[in-house]
Amino acid sequence: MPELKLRILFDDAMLGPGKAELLTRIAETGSISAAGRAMGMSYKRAWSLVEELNASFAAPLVSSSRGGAGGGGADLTDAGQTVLALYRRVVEKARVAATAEIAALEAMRKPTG
Amino acid sequence: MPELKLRILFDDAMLGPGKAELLTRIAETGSISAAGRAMGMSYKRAWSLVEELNASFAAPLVSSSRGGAGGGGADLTDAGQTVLALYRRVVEKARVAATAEIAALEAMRKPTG
DNA sequence: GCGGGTTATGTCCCTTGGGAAATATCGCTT
DNA sequence: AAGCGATATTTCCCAAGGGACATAACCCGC
Repeated sequence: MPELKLRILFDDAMLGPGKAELLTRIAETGSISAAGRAMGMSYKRAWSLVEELNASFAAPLVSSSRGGAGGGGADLTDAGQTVLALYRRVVEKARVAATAEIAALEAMRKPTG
Repeated sequence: MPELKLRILFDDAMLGPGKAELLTRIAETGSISAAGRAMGMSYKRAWSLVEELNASFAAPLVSSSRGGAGGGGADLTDAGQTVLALYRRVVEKARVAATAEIAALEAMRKPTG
């Protein structure tokens, strides 16, 4: 079954599968670096994506702290949880709505890829 | 209003906005090079995308001919027209299904981007 | 047969996005 | 006070993708 990747283009920023998964991993791990590692991306890239996200929305989606117990950490703000939930709902609704067409496209593909 | 970009990932190929627009332009202009020019891309890139498309599906989506009146040309096969129509329907259905969530996300964005 | 315009294909080069690594900073913990 | 672990930030470097360019093949009209 083909996968559906979905990207929302705002005026000057965008939200897609990469940032959504990063938010998910941050929520899971409580750390930007751990989230990046889990996705096989460098800390620099993970951090720059977080920076973009925080700059794009009225309220930051990720809050992070240096020092302290464990050296620091990061987690999703309420806004971050809301955005992630909304994005997931967009993907799911799109997937359901387009099931028939996607199946039709899959049926037209070359059998042995 | 944010734009929704949608990409379908098959096992080894993918179909997204770029290839869809290219197919549209080929249908309009009857030429791969003219379609590429209209999109601001080099002929080489346009041609390579067409090659990928033709290789991905059981039947070629674009038929092309060299020489002849006007030097040659290209147009969509029946399969090409079908694939393009299906893709457009996917995008439209997804857009409609996710309208509410997209509006909610837009409302959370930073005002002055 | 020659020229024109397009498809088809290869080569070279340059930009750029991202990785790797080094460094600074911070605040608990001990 | 020293150490630790994570965030924050910079610099350097490189491989891959795409553009520009060149060339060949092709076929109709003149």
